[in-house]
Amino acid sequence: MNENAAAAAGPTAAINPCGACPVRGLAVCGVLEPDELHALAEIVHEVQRVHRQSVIVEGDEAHNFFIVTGGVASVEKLLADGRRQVVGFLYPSDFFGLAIDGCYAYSVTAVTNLSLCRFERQRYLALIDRFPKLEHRLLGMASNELAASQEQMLVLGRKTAREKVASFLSMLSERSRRLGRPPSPVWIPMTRGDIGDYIGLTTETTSRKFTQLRKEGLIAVLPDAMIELLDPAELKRIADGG
Amino acid sequence: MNENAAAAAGPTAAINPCGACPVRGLAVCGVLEPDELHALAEIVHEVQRVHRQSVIVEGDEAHNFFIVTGGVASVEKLLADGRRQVVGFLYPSDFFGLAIDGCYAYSVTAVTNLSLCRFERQRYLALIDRFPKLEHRLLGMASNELAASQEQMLVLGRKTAREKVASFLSMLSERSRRLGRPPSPVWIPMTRGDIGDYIGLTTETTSRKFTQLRKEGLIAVLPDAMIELLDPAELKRIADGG
DNA sequence: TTATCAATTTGATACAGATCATAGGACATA
DNA sequence: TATGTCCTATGATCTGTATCAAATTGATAA
Repeated sequence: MNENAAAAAGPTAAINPCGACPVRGLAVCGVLEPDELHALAEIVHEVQRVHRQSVIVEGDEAHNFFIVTGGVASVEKLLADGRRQVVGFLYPSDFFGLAIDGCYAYSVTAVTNLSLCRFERQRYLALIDRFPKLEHRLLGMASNELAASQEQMLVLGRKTAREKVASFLSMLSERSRRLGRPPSPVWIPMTRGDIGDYIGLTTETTSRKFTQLRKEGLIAVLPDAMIELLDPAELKRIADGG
Repeated sequence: MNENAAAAAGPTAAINPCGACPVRGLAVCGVLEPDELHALAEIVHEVQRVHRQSVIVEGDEAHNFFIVTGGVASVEKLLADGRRQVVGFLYPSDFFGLAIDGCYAYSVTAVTNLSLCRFERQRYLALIDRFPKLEHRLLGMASNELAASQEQMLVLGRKTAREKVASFLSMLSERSRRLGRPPSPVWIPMTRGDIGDYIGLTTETTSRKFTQLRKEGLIAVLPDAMIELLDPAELKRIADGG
Protein backbone atom coordinates (compact mmCIF):
# COMPACT_ATOMS: atom_id res chain seq x y z
CA MET A 1 0.00 0.00 0.00
CA ASN A 2 1.49 3.32 -0.94
CA GLU A 3 1.01 6.68 0.72
CA ASN A 4 -1.54 7.83 -1.85
CA ALA A 5 -3.79 4.90 -1.30
CA ALA A 6 -3.48 5.36 2.45
CA ALA A 7 -4.78 8.91 2.26
CA ALA A 8 -7.41 8.24 -0.35
CA ALA A 9 -8.88 5.46 1.77
CA GLY A 10 -9.86 7.89 4.53
CA PRO A 11 -8.83 8.71 8.09
CA THR A 12 -8.65 5.23 9.60
CA ALA A 13 -6.46 3.82 6.89
CA ALA A 14 -4.32 6.93 6.79
CA ILE A 15 -3.60 6.84 10.49
CA ASN A 16 -2.10 3.39 10.32
CA PRO A 17 -1.47 2.45 6.71
CA CYS A 18 0.58 -0.61 7.54
CA GLY A 19 -1.60 -2.45 9.98
CA ALA A 20 -0.20 -3.49 13.35
CA CYS A 21 3.50 -2.78 12.96
CA PRO A 22 4.39 0.54 14.54
CA VAL A 23 7.97 0.48 13.33
CA ARG A 24 7.29 -0.15 9.68
CA GLY A 25 8.58 3.31 8.85
CA LEU A 26 11.92 2.33 10.33
CA ALA A 27 12.13 -0.86 8.34
CA VAL A 28 11.11 0.91 5.18
CA CYS A 29 13.82 3.51 5.31
CA GLY A 30 16.50 0.82 5.15
CA VAL A 31 18.44 2.53 7.87
CA LEU A 32 18.19 -0.14 10.52
CA GLU A 33 19.59 -3.60 10.96
CA PRO A 34 17.47 -6.33 12.58
CA ASP A 35 19.01 -6.06 16.06
CA GLU A 36 18.70 -2.30 16.04
CA LEU A 37 15.13 -2.53 14.88
CA HIS A 38 14.37 -4.99 17.67
CA ALA A 39 15.89 -2.70 20.29
CA LEU A 40 13.95 0.26 18.97
CA ALA A 41 10.69 -1.68 18.97
CA GLU A 42 11.05 -2.13 22.74
CA ILE A 43 11.15 1.56 23.53
CA VAL A 44 8.72 2.87 20.94
CA HIS A 45 5.38 4.57 21.64
CA GLU A 46 2.84 4.74 18.86
CA VAL A 47 1.31 8.19 18.34
CA GLN A 48 -1.34 9.52 15.97
CA ARG A 49 -2.45 12.94 14.89
CA VAL A 50 -5.32 14.07 12.67
CA HIS A 51 -5.29 16.63 9.90
CA ARG A 52 -3.80 19.98 11.07
CA GLN A 53 -2.98 18.82 14.60
CA SER A 54 0.46 19.77 15.85
CA VAL A 55 3.06 17.21 16.95
CA ILE A 56 5.74 19.45 18.40
CA VAL A 57 5.87 23.22 18.85
CA GLU A 58 8.87 25.49 18.27
CA GLY A 59 10.41 26.50 21.59
CA ASP A 60 9.02 23.58 23.61
CA GLU A 61 11.45 21.47 25.59
CA ALA A 62 12.69 18.60 23.46
CA HIS A 63 11.75 15.42 25.32
CA ASN A 64 11.02 13.24 22.31
CA PHE A 65 12.38 12.02 19.05
CA PHE A 66 9.92 10.91 16.30
CA ILE A 67 9.80 8.85 13.13
CA VAL A 68 6.92 9.25 10.69
CA THR A 69 5.30 5.93 9.81
CA GLY A 70 2.23 7.10 7.87
CA GLY A 71 0.92 10.32 6.33
CA VAL A 72 2.62 13.66 5.72
CA ALA A 73 3.64 16.45 8.10
CA SER A 74 5.05 19.96 7.63
CA VAL A 75 8.04 21.43 9.46
CA GLU A 76 7.54 25.13 10.01
CA LYS A 77 8.84 28.27 11.64
CA LEU A 78 6.64 31.24 12.55
CA LEU A 79 7.21 34.97 12.98
CA ALA A 80 5.42 36.84 15.77
CA ASP A 81 2.83 38.34 13.38
CA GLY A 82 1.87 34.95 11.96
CA ARG A 83 4.01 34.83 8.83
CA ARG A 84 4.94 31.20 8.29
CA GLN A 85 7.85 29.48 6.56
CA VAL A 86 7.49 25.78 5.87
CA VAL A 87 11.07 24.45 5.87
CA GLY A 88 10.16 20.94 4.76
CA PHE A 89 7.62 18.15 4.48
CA LEU A 90 8.00 14.82 6.28
CA TYR A 91 7.03 11.45 4.78
CA PRO A 92 7.10 7.92 6.21
CA SER A 93 10.61 6.99 7.41
CA ASP A 94 11.61 10.63 7.98
CA PHE A 95 12.63 11.51 11.53
CA PHE A 96 12.64 14.71 13.57
CA GLY A 97 13.04 15.99 17.11
CA LEU A 98 16.82 16.09 17.40
CA ALA A 99 17.36 19.41 19.18
CA ILE A 100 20.66 21.21 19.49
CA ASP A 101 19.99 22.96 22.74
CA GLY A 102 17.14 21.59 24.84
CA CYS A 103 14.34 23.05 22.73
CA TYR A 104 12.76 22.31 19.38
CA ALA A 105 13.79 24.83 16.73
CA TYR A 106 10.61 24.29 14.67
CA SER A 107 7.01 23.11 14.85
CA VAL A 108 5.70 19.98 13.16
CA THR A 109 2.06 19.83 12.04
CA ALA A 110 0.02 17.04 10.46
CA VAL A 111 -0.78 17.80 6.80
CA THR A 112 -2.81 14.58 6.48
CA ASN A 113 -3.80 12.17 9.21
CA LEU A 114 -0.51 11.05 10.62
CA SER A 115 1.00 8.14 12.49
CA LEU A 116 4.33 8.30 14.27
CA CYS A 117 6.75 6.42 16.45
CA ARG A 118 7.79 8.38 19.50
CA PHE A 119 11.01 7.71 21.44
CA GLU A 120 11.86 9.33 24.73
CA ARG A 121 15.00 11.31 24.32
CA GLN A 122 16.96 9.60 27.11
CA ARG A 123 16.24 6.11 25.89
CA TYR A 124 17.06 7.11 22.33
CA LEU A 125 20.43 8.51 23.43
CA ALA A 126 21.16 5.27 25.29
CA LEU A 127 20.43 3.39 22.10
CA ILE A 128 22.86 5.51 20.11
CA ASP A 129 25.50 4.42 22.62
CA ARG A 130 24.66 0.77 22.03
CA PHE A 131 24.65 1.08 18.24
CA PRO A 132 27.31 3.60 17.19
CA LYS A 133 26.74 2.81 13.54
CA LEU A 134 23.35 4.47 13.88
CA GLU A 135 25.19 7.74 14.16
CA HIS A 136 27.06 7.13 10.93
CA ARG A 137 23.77 6.79 9.10
CA LEU A 138 22.25 9.75 10.89
CA LEU A 139 25.18 11.82 9.61
CA GLY A 140 24.46 10.61 6.10
CA MET A 141 20.82 11.58 6.43
CA ALA A 142 21.70 14.95 7.94
CA SER A 143 24.06 15.59 5.00
CA ASN A 144 21.27 14.86 2.55
CA GLU A 145 18.96 17.14 4.48
CA LEU A 146 21.56 19.89 4.42
CA ALA A 147 22.04 19.62 0.66
CA ALA A 148 18.25 19.80 0.20
CA SER A 149 18.12 22.92 2.40
CA GLN A 150 20.74 24.62 0.27
CA GLU A 151 18.83 23.79 -2.88
CA GLN A 152 15.72 25.26 -1.25
CA MET A 153 17.61 28.46 -0.41
CA LEU A 154 18.32 28.86 -4.13
CA VAL A 155 14.59 28.43 -4.80
CA LEU A 156 13.55 30.92 -2.11
CA GLY A 157 16.19 33.53 -2.81
CA ARG A 158 16.60 33.59 -6.56
CA LYS A 159 13.77 31.90 -8.49
CA THR A 160 10.62 33.44 -9.99
CA ALA A 161 7.12 32.30 -8.97
CA ARG A 162 6.85 30.13 -12.07
CA GLU A 163 10.28 28.57 -11.46
CA LYS A 164 9.40 27.97 -7.80
CA VAL A 165 6.26 26.00 -8.62
CA ALA A 166 8.07 24.03 -11.33
CA SER A 167 10.88 23.29 -8.86
CA PHE A 168 8.40 22.05 -6.28
CA LEU A 169 6.70 19.70 -8.74
CA SER A 170 10.00 18.46 -10.19
CA MET A 171 11.35 17.79 -6.72
CA LEU A 172 8.33 15.71 -5.69
CA SER A 173 8.45 13.80 -8.95
CA GLU A 174 12.16 13.13 -8.56
CA ARG A 175 11.61 11.98 -4.98
CA SER A 176 8.89 9.59 -6.12
CA ARG A 177 11.20 8.18 -8.79
CA ARG A 178 14.04 7.77 -6.31
CA LEU A 179 11.78 5.67 -4.10
CA GLY A 180 11.08 3.37 -7.02
CA ARG A 181 7.62 4.71 -7.74
CA PRO A 182 6.40 6.27 -10.98
CA PRO A 183 7.56 9.90 -11.31
CA SER A 184 4.04 10.91 -12.32
CA PRO A 185 1.38 11.39 -11.14
CA VAL A 186 2.59 12.79 -7.81
CA TRP A 187 0.51 13.02 -4.67
CA ILE A 188 0.15 16.61 -3.40
CA PRO A 189 -1.76 16.37 -0.10
CA MET A 190 -0.76 19.85 1.05
CA THR A 191 -2.86 22.95 0.29
CA ARG A 192 -1.85 25.82 -2.00
CA GLY A 193 -1.23 27.76 1.20
CA ASP A 194 1.18 25.12 2.52
CA ILE A 195 3.02 25.04 -0.80
CA GLY A 196 3.17 28.84 -0.93
CA ASP A 197 4.61 28.97 2.58
CA TYR A 198 7.22 26.43 1.47
CA ILE A 199 8.38 28.19 -1.69
CA GLY A 200 7.88 31.76 -0.50
CA LEU A 201 4.67 32.77 -2.31
CA THR A 202 1.09 33.61 -1.32
CA THR A 203 -1.76 31.14 -1.75
CA GLU A 204 -3.11 33.23 -4.64
CA THR A 205 0.14 33.40 -6.61
CA THR A 206 0.73 29.68 -6.09
CA SER A 207 -2.77 28.94 -7.37
CA ARG A 208 -2.29 31.22 -10.38
CA LYS A 209 0.96 29.52 -11.36
CA PHE A 210 -0.63 26.06 -11.07
CA THR A 211 -3.40 27.29 -13.35
CA GLN A 212 -0.86 28.72 -15.79
CA LEU A 213 1.08 25.44 -16.00
CA ARG A 214 -2.19 23.56 -16.44
CA LYS A 215 -3.35 25.85 -19.29
CA GLU A 216 0.02 25.38 -20.99
CA GLY A 217 -0.51 21.64 -20.90
CA LEU A 218 2.47 20.97 -18.65
CA ILE A 219 0.46 19.45 -15.81
CA ALA A 220 -3.00 17.97 -15.25
CA VAL A 221 -4.91 18.05 -11.98
CA LEU A 222 -6.40 14.60 -11.26
CA PRO A 223 -8.80 13.52 -8.51
CA ASP A 224 -7.54 12.63 -5.02
CA ALA A 225 -4.92 15.39 -4.92
CA MET A 226 -2.87 13.81 -7.69
CA ILE A 227 -1.00 15.96 -10.20
CA GLU A 228 0.20 14.54 -13.46
CA LEU A 229 3.43 15.92 -14.94
CA LEU A 230 2.70 15.90 -18.67
CA ASP A 231 6.18 17.17 -19.64
CA PRO A 232 8.63 16.49 -16.79
CA ALA A 233 11.66 17.52 -18.86
CA GLU A 234 10.18 20.91 -19.69
CA LEU A 235 9.15 21.44 -16.05
CA LYS A 236 12.71 20.65 -14.98
CA ARG A 237 14.00 23.10 -17.58
CA ILE A 238 11.71 25.82 -16.19
CA ALA A 239 12.74 24.95 -12.64
CA ASP A 240 16.41 25.37 -13.56
CA GLY A 241 15.84 28.86 -14.91
CA GLY A 242 15.12 28.08 -18.55
CA MET B 1 45.23 37.79 16.37
CA ASN B 2 41.62 37.88 15.34
CA GLU B 3 40.13 37.64 11.87
CA ASN B 4 39.65 41.41 11.58
CA ALA B 5 43.26 42.17 12.28
CA ALA B 6 44.29 39.49 9.82
CA ALA B 7 42.39 41.19 7.01
CA ALA B 8 43.26 44.71 7.98
CA ALA B 9 46.95 43.89 8.01
CA GLY B 10 46.94 43.12 4.29
CA PRO B 11 47.34 40.10 2.02
CA THR B 12 50.35 38.41 3.55
CA ALA B 13 49.00 38.44 7.06
CA ALA B 14 45.52 37.46 5.90
CA ILE B 15 46.76 34.42 4.04
CA ASN B 16 48.37 32.97 7.11
CA PRO B 17 47.15 34.82 10.16
CA CYS B 18 48.67 32.38 12.62
CA GLY B 19 52.21 32.08 11.41
CA ALA B 20 53.63 28.65 10.72
CA CYS B 21 50.90 26.35 12.00
CA PRO B 22 48.68 25.14 9.16
CA VAL B 23 46.25 23.36 11.44
CA ARG B 24 45.50 26.23 13.77
CA GLY B 25 41.96 26.36 12.49
CA LEU B 26 41.50 22.79 13.65
CA ALA B 27 42.84 23.50 17.10
CA VAL B 28 40.77 26.65 17.41
CA CYS B 29 37.47 25.01 16.72
CA GLY B 30 37.86 22.77 19.77
CA VAL B 31 36.69 19.79 17.80
CA LEU B 32 39.88 17.79 17.90
CA GLU B 33 41.80 15.99 20.60
CA PRO B 34 45.61 16.02 20.56
CA ASP B 35 46.05 12.58 19.00
CA GLU B 36 43.49 13.36 16.30
CA LEU B 37 45.12 16.68 15.59
CA HIS B 38 48.48 14.97 15.28
CA ALA B 39 47.11 12.39 12.83
CA LEU B 40 45.48 15.13 10.77
CA ALA B 41 48.67 17.18 10.66
CA GLU B 42 50.37 14.30 8.89
CA ILE B 43 47.99 14.21 5.95
CA VAL B 44 47.29 17.91 5.57
CA HIS B 45 48.18 20.08 2.57
CA GLU B 46 48.29 23.81 3.05
CA VAL B 47 46.42 25.78 0.38
CA GLN B 48 45.90 29.48 -0.23
CA ARG B 49 43.59 31.54 -2.37
CA VAL B 50 43.42 35.28 -3.02
CA HIS B 51 40.36 37.50 -3.05
CA ARG B 52 37.63 36.15 -5.41
CA GLN B 53 39.51 32.99 -6.40
CA SER B 54 37.47 29.82 -6.31
CA VAL B 55 38.35 26.83 -4.14
CA ILE B 56 35.86 24.25 -5.39
CA VAL B 57 33.27 24.43 -8.16
CA GLU B 58 29.74 23.01 -8.08
CA GLY B 59 29.59 19.80 -10.09
CA ASP B 60 33.31 18.98 -9.93
CA GLU B 61 34.33 15.57 -8.64
CA ALA B 62 34.82 15.71 -4.89
CA HIS B 63 38.42 14.63 -4.26
CA ASN B 64 39.11 16.88 -1.29
CA PHE B 65 37.87 17.93 2.08
CA PHE B 66 38.85 21.38 3.43
CA ILE B 67 39.06 23.30 6.67
CA VAL B 68 39.32 27.09 6.64
CA THR B 69 42.24 28.36 8.72
CA GLY B 70 42.27 32.04 7.79
CA GLY B 71 40.02 34.51 5.99
CA VAL B 72 36.41 34.21 4.83
CA ALA B 73 34.83 32.29 1.94
CA SER B 74 31.33 32.13 0.44
CA VAL B 75 29.41 28.96 -0.37
CA GLU B 76 27.25 29.51 -3.44
CA LYS B 77 24.96 27.93 -5.99
CA LEU B 78 24.41 29.35 -9.49
CA LEU B 79 21.59 29.21 -12.02
CA ALA B 80 22.41 28.89 -15.74
CA ASP B 81 21.76 32.60 -16.41
CA GLY B 82 24.12 33.72 -13.67
CA ARG B 83 21.70 34.29 -10.80
CA ARG B 84 23.57 33.45 -7.62
CA GLN B 85 22.49 32.28 -4.19
CA VAL B 86 25.05 32.44 -1.41
CA VAL B 87 24.04 29.67 1.01
CA GLY B 88 26.59 30.55 3.67
CA PHE B 89 29.88 32.12 4.66
CA LEU B 90 32.84 30.14 5.99
CA TYR B 91 35.18 31.33 8.76
CA PRO B 92 38.30 29.80 10.31
CA SER B 93 37.54 26.31 11.71
CA ASP B 94 34.61 25.76 9.33
CA PHE B 95 34.91 22.75 7.04
CA PHE B 96 33.47 21.84 3.64
CA GLY B 97 33.82 19.37 0.81
CA LEU B 98 31.80 16.48 2.18
CA ALA B 99 29.86 15.37 -0.90
CA ILE B 100 26.88 13.04 -0.90
CA ASP B 101 27.37 11.57 -4.33
CA GLY B 102 30.82 12.00 -5.85
CA CYS B 103 30.40 15.68 -6.78
CA TYR B 104 30.39 18.97 -4.94
CA ALA B 105 26.88 20.44 -4.61
CA TYR B 106 28.13 24.02 -4.35
CA SER B 107 31.04 26.30 -5.20
CA VAL B 108 33.29 27.91 -2.61
CA THR B 109 34.93 31.27 -3.40
CA ALA B 110 37.38 33.38 -1.42
CA VAL B 111 35.76 36.55 -0.06
CA THR B 112 39.06 37.74 1.43
CA ASN B 113 42.50 36.23 1.00
CA LEU B 114 42.08 32.75 2.31
CA SER B 115 44.15 29.94 3.80
CA LEU B 116 42.95 26.39 4.03
CA CYS B 117 43.89 22.88 5.03
CA ARG B 118 43.20 20.36 2.31
CA PHE B 119 42.75 16.64 2.97
CA GLU B 120 42.50 14.03 0.29
CA ARG B 121 39.16 12.35 0.54
CA GLN B 122 40.50 8.80 0.88
CA ARG B 123 42.90 9.64 3.66
CA TYR B 124 40.23 11.61 5.45
CA LEU B 125 37.85 8.66 5.31
CA ALA B 126 40.57 6.40 6.71
CA LEU B 127 40.97 8.82 9.58
CA ILE B 128 37.28 8.72 10.36
CA ASP B 129 37.69 4.98 10.76
CA ARG B 130 40.52 5.46 13.21
CA PHE B 131 38.68 8.09 15.25
CA PRO B 132 34.98 7.26 15.32
CA LYS B 133 34.32 10.05 17.79
CA LEU B 134 35.13 12.50 15.00
CA GLU B 135 31.90 11.46 13.40
CA HIS B 136 29.92 12.22 16.54
CA ARG B 137 31.17 15.79 16.45
CA LEU B 138 30.64 16.09 12.72
CA LEU B 139 27.00 15.14 13.34
CA GLY B 140 26.76 17.86 15.96
CA MET B 141 28.21 20.41 13.54
CA ALA B 142 25.92 19.25 10.74
CA SER B 143 22.92 19.62 13.06
CA ASN B 144 23.93 23.19 13.84
CA GLU B 145 24.37 23.88 10.17
CA LEU B 146 20.94 22.45 9.43
CA ALA B 147 19.27 24.61 12.07
CA ALA B 148 21.02 27.66 10.63
CA SER B 149 19.78 26.75 7.13
CA GLN B 150 16.21 26.56 8.36
CA GLU B 151 16.53 29.95 10.01
CA GLN B 152 17.87 31.29 6.71
CA MET B 153 14.87 29.84 4.84
CA LEU B 154 12.63 31.92 7.10
CA VAL B 155 14.71 34.98 6.22
CA LEU B 156 14.63 34.28 2.47
CA GLY B 157 11.00 33.25 2.23
CA ARG B 158 9.14 35.53 4.61
CA LYS B 159 11.10 38.59 5.71
CA THR B 160 11.09 42.10 4.21
CA ALA B 161 14.28 43.75 2.91
CA ARG B 162 14.66 45.72 6.12
CA GLU B 163 14.17 42.62 8.26
CA LYS B 164 16.62 40.65 6.12
CA VAL B 165 19.43 43.17 6.62
CA ALA B 166 18.69 43.42 10.35
CA SER B 167 18.73 39.60 10.56
CA PHE B 168 22.08 39.45 8.81
CA LEU B 169 23.66 41.98 11.16
CA SER B 170 22.13 40.40 14.27
CA MET B 171 23.33 36.98 13.21
CA LEU B 172 26.93 38.13 12.73
CA SER B 173 26.86 39.98 16.03
CA GLU B 174 25.45 36.94 17.82
CA ARG B 175 28.10 34.74 16.21
CA SER B 176 30.84 37.08 17.37
CA ARG B 177 29.45 37.03 20.91
CA ARG B 178 29.24 33.23 20.89
CA LEU B 179 32.93 33.05 20.02
CA GLY B 180 33.73 35.16 23.06
CA ARG B 181 34.39 38.35 21.12
CA PRO B 182 32.57 41.67 21.49
CA PRO B 183 29.16 41.60 19.72
CA SER B 184 29.95 44.98 18.15
CA PRO B 185 31.56 46.16 15.99
CA VAL B 186 31.31 43.24 13.55
CA TRP B 187 33.63 42.64 10.64
CA ILE B 188 31.80 42.59 7.28
CA PRO B 189 34.40 41.69 4.65
CA MET B 190 31.81 40.72 2.02
CA THR B 191 30.42 43.21 -0.52
CA ARG B 192 26.82 44.47 -0.66
CA GLY B 193 26.44 42.15 -3.63
CA ASP B 194 27.59 39.12 -1.62
CA ILE B 195 25.24 40.06 1.22
CA GLY B 196 22.36 40.61 -1.21
CA ASP B 197 22.95 37.22 -2.81
CA TYR B 198 22.88 35.71 0.68
CA ILE B 199 19.63 37.30 1.89
CA GLY B 200 17.83 37.38 -1.46
CA LEU B 201 18.12 41.06 -2.43
CA THR B 202 19.91 43.08 -5.11
CA THR B 203 23.08 45.06 -4.39
CA GLU B 204 21.08 48.29 -4.63
CA THR B 205 18.34 47.32 -2.19
CA THR B 206 20.91 45.99 0.27
CA SER B 207 22.81 49.27 0.07
CA ARG B 208 19.62 51.31 0.52
CA LYS B 209 18.66 49.36 3.65
CA PHE B 210 22.13 49.79 5.15
CA THR B 211 21.82 53.52 4.50
CA GLN B 212 18.36 53.57 6.07
CA LEU B 213 19.57 51.83 9.25
CA ARG B 214 22.54 54.19 9.39
CA LYS B 215 20.32 57.29 9.07
CA GLU B 216 18.07 55.94 11.82
CA GLY B 217 21.11 55.71 14.10
CA LEU B 218 20.90 51.93 14.45
CA ILE B 219 24.31 51.22 12.93
CA ALA B 220 27.51 53.09 12.13
CA VAL B 221 29.91 52.26 9.32
CA LEU B 222 33.50 52.33 10.59
CA PRO B 223 36.77 52.01 8.63
CA ASP B 224 38.20 48.61 7.69
CA ALA B 225 34.81 47.06 6.88
CA MET B 226 33.64 47.24 10.47
CA ILE B 227 29.99 47.92 11.31
CA GLU B 228 28.97 49.05 14.75
CA LEU B 229 25.57 47.98 16.06
CA LEU B 230 24.41 51.02 18.00
CA ASP B 231 21.17 49.37 19.19
CA PRO B 232 21.52 45.57 18.96
CA ALA B 233 18.23 44.94 20.80
CA GLU B 234 16.24 47.10 18.37
CA LEU B 235 17.97 45.45 15.40
CA LYS B 236 17.03 42.05 16.79
CA ARG B 237 13.44 43.24 17.24
CA ILE B 238 13.35 44.37 13.59
CA ALA B 239 14.91 41.08 12.48
CA ASP B 240 12.20 39.13 14.32
CA GLY B 241 9.44 41.04 12.52
CA GLY B 242 8.65 43.11 15.64
C1' DT C 1 50.14 62.80 -9.12
C1' DT C 2 46.94 60.68 -12.32
C1' DA C 3 44.54 56.68 -14.25
C1' DT C 4 41.99 52.54 -13.56
C1' DC C 5 38.77 49.59 -11.64
C1' DA C 6 35.61 47.84 -8.20
C1' DA C 7 32.28 48.90 -4.83
C1' DT C 8 28.84 51.95 -2.99
C1' DT C 9 25.26 55.13 -3.15
C1' DT C 10 21.35 57.50 -5.00
C1' DG C 11 17.60 58.63 -8.34
C1' DA C 12 13.90 57.45 -11.72
C1' DT C 13 10.96 54.04 -13.41
C1' DA C 14 8.95 49.37 -14.18
C1' DC C 15 6.87 45.27 -12.85
C1' DA C 16 6.24 40.70 -10.41
C1' DG C 17 3.93 39.33 -6.91
C1' DA C 18 1.15 40.90 -2.76
C1' DT C 19 -3.14 42.36 -1.21
C1' DC C 20 -8.04 42.87 -1.27
C1' DA C 21 -12.39 41.17 -2.77
C1' DT C 22 -15.59 37.74 -4.45
C1' DA C 23 -17.53 33.47 -6.00
C1' DG C 24 -17.91 28.51 -6.47
C1' DG C 25 -17.09 23.76 -4.90
C1' DA C 26 -16.12 20.04 -1.54
C1' DC C 27 -17.16 18.27 2.70
C1' DA C 28 -18.71 18.07 7.41
C1' DT C 29 -22.34 18.97 10.73
C1' DA C 30 -26.98 20.20 12.34
C1' DT D 1 -31.97 20.12 3.22
C1' DA D 2 -29.71 23.83 5.13
C1' DT D 3 -25.41 25.87 7.11
C1' DG D 4 -20.79 26.64 7.98
C1' DT D 5 -15.92 26.04 6.99
C1' DC D 6 -12.07 25.44 4.23
C1' DC D 7 -9.94 25.43 -0.13
C1' DT D 8 -9.33 26.93 -4.88
C1' DA D 9 -9.69 30.12 -8.41
C1' DT D 10 -9.73 34.62 -10.46
C1' DG D 11 -10.31 39.67 -11.08
C1' DA D 12 -8.75 44.49 -9.70
C1' DT D 13 -5.50 47.20 -7.63
C1' DC D 14 -1.39 48.36 -4.98
C1' DT D 15 3.39 48.31 -3.56
C1' DG D 16 8.07 46.68 -2.39
C1' DT D 17 11.77 45.55 -4.69
C1' DA D 18 14.07 45.04 -9.20
C1' DT D 19 15.92 47.31 -12.95
C1' DC D 20 18.27 50.87 -15.38
C1' DA D 21 21.27 54.79 -15.12
C1' DA D 22 24.76 57.76 -13.30
C1' DA D 23 27.54 60.06 -9.87
C1' DT D 24 30.76 59.33 -5.90
C1' DT D 25 34.08 57.09 -3.20
C1' DG D 26 38.02 54.28 -2.30
C1' DA D 27 41.79 51.27 -3.37
C1' DT D 28 45.54 49.98 -6.37
C1' DA D 29 48.64 50.65 -10.00
C1' DA D 30 51.35 53.44 -13.30
